[in-house]
Amino acid sequence: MGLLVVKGKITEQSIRLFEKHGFSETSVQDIVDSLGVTKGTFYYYFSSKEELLMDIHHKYINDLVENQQKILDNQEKDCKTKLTEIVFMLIGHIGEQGASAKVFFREIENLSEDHLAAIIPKRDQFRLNIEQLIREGISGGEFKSDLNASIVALGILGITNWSYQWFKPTGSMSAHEVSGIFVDMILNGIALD
Amino acid sequence: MGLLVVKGKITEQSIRLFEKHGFSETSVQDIVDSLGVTKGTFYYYFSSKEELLMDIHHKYINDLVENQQKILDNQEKDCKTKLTEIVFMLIGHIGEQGASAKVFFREIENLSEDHLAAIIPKRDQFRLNIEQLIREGISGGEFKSDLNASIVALGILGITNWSYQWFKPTGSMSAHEVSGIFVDMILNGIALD
Amino acid sequence: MGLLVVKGKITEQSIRLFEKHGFSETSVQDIVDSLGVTKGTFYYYFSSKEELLMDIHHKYINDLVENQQKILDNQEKDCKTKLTEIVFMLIGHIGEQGASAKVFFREIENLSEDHLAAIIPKRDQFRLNIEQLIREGISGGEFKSDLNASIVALGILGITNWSYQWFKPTGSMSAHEVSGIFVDMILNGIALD
Amino acid sequence: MGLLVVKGKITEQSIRLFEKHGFSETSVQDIVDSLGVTKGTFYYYFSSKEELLMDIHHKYINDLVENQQKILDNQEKDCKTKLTEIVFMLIGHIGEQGASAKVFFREIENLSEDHLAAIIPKRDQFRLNIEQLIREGISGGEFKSDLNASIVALGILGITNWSYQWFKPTGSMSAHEVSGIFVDMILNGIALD
DNA sequence: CATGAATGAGATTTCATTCAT
DNA sequence: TATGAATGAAATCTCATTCAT
Repeated sequence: MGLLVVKGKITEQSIRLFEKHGFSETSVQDIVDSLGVTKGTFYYYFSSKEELLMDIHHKYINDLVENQQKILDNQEKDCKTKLTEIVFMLIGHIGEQGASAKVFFREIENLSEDHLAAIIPKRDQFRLNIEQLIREGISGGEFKSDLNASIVALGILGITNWSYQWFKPTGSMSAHEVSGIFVDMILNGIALD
Repeated sequence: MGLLVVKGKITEQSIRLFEKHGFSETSVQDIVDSLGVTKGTFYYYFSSKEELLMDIHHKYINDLVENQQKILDNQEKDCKTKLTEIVFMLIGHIGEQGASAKVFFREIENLSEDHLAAIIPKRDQFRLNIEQLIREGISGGEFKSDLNASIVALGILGITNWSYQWFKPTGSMSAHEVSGIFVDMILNGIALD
Repeated sequence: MGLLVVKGKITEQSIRLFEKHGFSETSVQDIVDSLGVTKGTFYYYFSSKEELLMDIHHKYINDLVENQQKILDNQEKDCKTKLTEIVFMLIGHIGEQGASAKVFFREIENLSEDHLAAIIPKRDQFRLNIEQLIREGISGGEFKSDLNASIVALGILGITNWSYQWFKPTGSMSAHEVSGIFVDMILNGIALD
Repeated sequence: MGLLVVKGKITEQSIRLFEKHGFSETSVQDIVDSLGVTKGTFYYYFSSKEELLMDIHHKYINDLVENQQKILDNQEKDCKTKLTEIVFMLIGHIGEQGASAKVFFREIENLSEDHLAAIIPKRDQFRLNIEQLIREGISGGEFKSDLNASIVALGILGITNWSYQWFKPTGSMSAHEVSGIFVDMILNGIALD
């Protein structure tokens, strides 16, 4: 019986409820009721509902940044490969952690100023890492030389992040297949010639 | 003085407030206070806060669908051009109606079941029209023959729709410039050769 | 086009609505909506919602008292006959004016102090007239000599007035039949011997 | 200190206030103010104001049905005696629980459909038990053979239930005296011979 | 006569949070 | 650790009434 079993369960369940009904529409009462515990328990582990949301955000973005870093740190792969892996990682992550993803992308505005200030730099870092990867690809002759790296990075993030709105790993396509299509689109475009 | 001046003002102001603080975090009190009217007035024009949200959604999606249809109806343009125009229309729309766009993309979950049922088919129609355009482009030899039209359409929507998260027409790039970059990316990809 | 056509329609409709949903649960809006007029019209004819209720009460009790008086004034009939006629009049009245009756008996507490003060004496008069009739019947040897006229009168009113809770003239028994049973019960009781 | 002291106090006080001013005219604020607690407390114990009303109804009718059953179950008593006891029980109950009685008889329309569906069968049962008692009395030769048991039962209920409108145990007559008069009236009638 | 826009007070209900036990 | 009772502030919504036109 680990010490933090209960805290973990609260977090888990909250993610599910926040995804389904939204952060504001889910009450602390809803959370504790669905777990068969009481509000006292909730406030023993979390000082506020918003702190719980922050926890969820932290876990999500930290995981993402860490995975991205692992990909980027690999010296032997070229930029195209790294970009491919990042896209796959993102789609896969959204697929596996669909609920967390939805909460992460949708409920960020419910964080307090202070907590936002801790999350935003990590989000920015993630985006800037992609920008940087594109710049490296340009320098290395893998990507076209006249790209606007910032906007292209935002486009790539759009393609991948938007998938939280529709992608279900239980559907007819796997994360791998979807990623493949997206990477092909990003690298080669859809036009003939 | 126009008949629905007040109703219009409430809608306008609500969009601004919903964008800034979110639908659930904006109270009817907040709305009427910022306009110097009373709650009674609000409920004279709207039967519920949710109905107001629905109004906003309806206006937005109807506008989008109408603009898209105008583009698609033009017999003289090829698919690439139409796709280009749609991307530009979307980014421009998000730029001009940034607040509405944010509300539209972020607050859809706050609609009631019934109202959702009226909005979702229109959203779907918009997406399916893009899918169809891609299929036509494939048939006509403008687009690659092995594309997965559904996923590609979702990718394009991701690129454009995600821009509500960051695009400001007052920034250093115009909607036209951003659209140009995105269209180039979609059509030709970013890889060299 | 009588002057008071609209006022009459409002009263009529209100009775129906008050019966169905109760006075407090029926809004002025409900009333005017169901008639296709506006609130302004309502307040042109009635200074308040409570005044309308008072009107209904007045009409009902005045009607009752008047009918009762006609019966009592007849010099040729004995007390048993008069009592019989009063019971029949009450049941019949409740049958015909079921909605008014329900409103009259149920919503009296929603009258203002002032209006109550005008209605209560009439109600009392109606009851005291029955008491008096019983006393006359006792003196005249028609009724038992040891009756408590006040309580007996209340018993008779209970039997008749309670019928607003269940009596429907469209049911299997007519007001005449029900009155017959009640009068027999009041006069002769239900015990054998 | 008992667990449900506060809930009990809320119920008690509500009955008093509902009796005095009516259910719709008594606000939750009125209730909690008169007890020195807060609205939060009210909604901790009751999920809605209507639920509280239902509680009151349930308690009242259950009590009545139970008392009636005790009387009916006694094998040694004849029908006249049982009827006498039921009338006395009703008048006495209305006397002691005057406020509850008023609420019970007057505010039933404020119950929700669902709650009504739970109360009405019990009310019906109470009435049908009286009908049945009359039928038994007829079979056993205690009551006249040509009675309409249904209507007579409604008459008896009218006599007794109507007393909630006027009977006060603090008045000049006790419940016992009033019941005596009513039973005599029901059994033997008021006519001489 | 009648309208429709507006008000303002108050209704019910929700809910994050606290705290003594 | 955990409970359950209680709070208080605020949320959505209702509605009788007014009044300029």
